[in-house]
Amino acid sequence: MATQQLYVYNTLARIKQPFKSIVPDRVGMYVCGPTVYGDGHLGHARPAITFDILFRYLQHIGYKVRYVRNITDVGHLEHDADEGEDKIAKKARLEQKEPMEVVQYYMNRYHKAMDALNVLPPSIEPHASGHIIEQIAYVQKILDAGFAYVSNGSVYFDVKKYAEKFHYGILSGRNVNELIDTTRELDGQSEKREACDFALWKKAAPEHIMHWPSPWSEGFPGWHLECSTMSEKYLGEEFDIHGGGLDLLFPHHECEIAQTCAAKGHQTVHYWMHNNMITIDGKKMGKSYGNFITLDEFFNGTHPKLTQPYSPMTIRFFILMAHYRSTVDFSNEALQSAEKGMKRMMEGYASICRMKASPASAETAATLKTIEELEEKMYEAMNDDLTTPIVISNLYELVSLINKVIDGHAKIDEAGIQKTQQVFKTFLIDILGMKDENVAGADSAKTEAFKGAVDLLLDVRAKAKASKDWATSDLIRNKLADLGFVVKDTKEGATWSL
RNA sequence: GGUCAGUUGGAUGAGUGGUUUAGUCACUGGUCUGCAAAACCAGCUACAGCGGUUCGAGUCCGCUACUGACCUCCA
Repeated sequence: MATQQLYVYNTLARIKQPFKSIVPDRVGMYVCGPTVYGDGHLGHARPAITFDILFRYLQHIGYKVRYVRNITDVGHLEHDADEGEDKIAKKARLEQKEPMEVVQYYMNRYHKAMDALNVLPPSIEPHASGHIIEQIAYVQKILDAGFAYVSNGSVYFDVKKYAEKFHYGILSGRNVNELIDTTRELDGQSEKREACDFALWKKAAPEHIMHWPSPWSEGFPGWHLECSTMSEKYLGEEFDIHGGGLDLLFPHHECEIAQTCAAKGHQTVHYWMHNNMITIDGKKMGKSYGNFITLDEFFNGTHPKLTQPYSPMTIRFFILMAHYRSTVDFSNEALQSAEKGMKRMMEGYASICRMKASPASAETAATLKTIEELEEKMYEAMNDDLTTPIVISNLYELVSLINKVIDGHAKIDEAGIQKTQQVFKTFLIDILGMKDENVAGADSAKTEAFKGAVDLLLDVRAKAKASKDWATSDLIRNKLADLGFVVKDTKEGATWSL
């Protein structure tokens, strides 16, 4: 049994609902992944981190989770370019590369960035291009059910007919009549019965590189089909959670629902979850606006808008400081604030070992109770639709408590220290997925020797200080500072960090 | 134009009717310290506007203003 009752905001119901999995103790979760035709930007980090938190938390409270996140490497049409041209193919032609070479290149870079952000890999990462056969079968099912028609080698979804039997707009709240009335000038419009019909299979233009044979034409699958197909293949006819960016709500997710209802006669997803956008200068950061900053540019500080580089953990912490359903505005000031705050947090965590246990007393019992109350509040925050800002807020309370103990303003016993360590690790490391970037991979014998050498220097400095030899003392500290070490004097001696 | 969301201090960002409206960053004063850094203590007169419901509204309802998202590829 799950140890906590999680509540999530279900876009379908527009309220928070208690989460109940279809199969006890198991969760099936599908999240729309990236289209790998360019470097990932800050906006891509949001859903990856948001659903990483959900993935981690579900596991923490006792679920076995199958997390599927797709790689879109085919199928997205571009309307500003030639008719029916595929995004991947277009990029490939520009760069004179094989389409799959482009896919591999950007996918590798995406994985590297996700790894840096400490985003856990999903259980399955299926490619759209690897499921063409399944997608063709899916189109056929919709055709057989009578909710699609063939036109000039392409297959379109018949929204008007679908709306007679099902509720088109159930997720996005759109009125189907208004959609039908809306006239838009899009490519391929003449082939459609209604402007709002969408492609299930698209006949490839002669210059189109990526295409596959099908009963209707040499072509490629439509925009929304891969998610319907692959979620069913790996998670079943019904599954628990479908996530993605809010900008995918319409038309992408609405069309997914339409496809599954048309093919299966019923919806397949129990909870739809959407993360909000990251903005820059008040506008959504996105490819179409050309105002995005890539993750690598953040890590290296190479974009003109950046006054300095920001580490992956700073980006992660910055994103977690806001609730996932709120927009979050990028600015150097906000990121610097996150960087400093994170540093304080990580130093607080590292300081746990510097607390000295006092004998158990009424005062230490009160301290322990405070820690347990903070833990309870953090579970409440997580259970309440993953309110990570509140979790962070409570972790700061814990940092403050640790510092008070070290400063002698509070007392803690051995049990309290153990509890602090456990609570901190559970929420900061396991659930929020933060890691100390400075000590990453620091376990070798060489590192031990290195640490010993620095400690030796500080011992020498301590002796100099004892004899009031400030010149030598400051020389050591300043030279170490030049090398990137921060030395802090405390009552129990000096500490250092890189 | 349609649909939906939002507007909280110097910045950011929680707050799902009820004693003091989280937390972080910045800033100010103090404690500690050889100095520095960190930490600790104390501050920093914020709920877009108007009206309504209520014993009580940041929170619920209505109107106004402004901003944004979606309606087209988008995380």
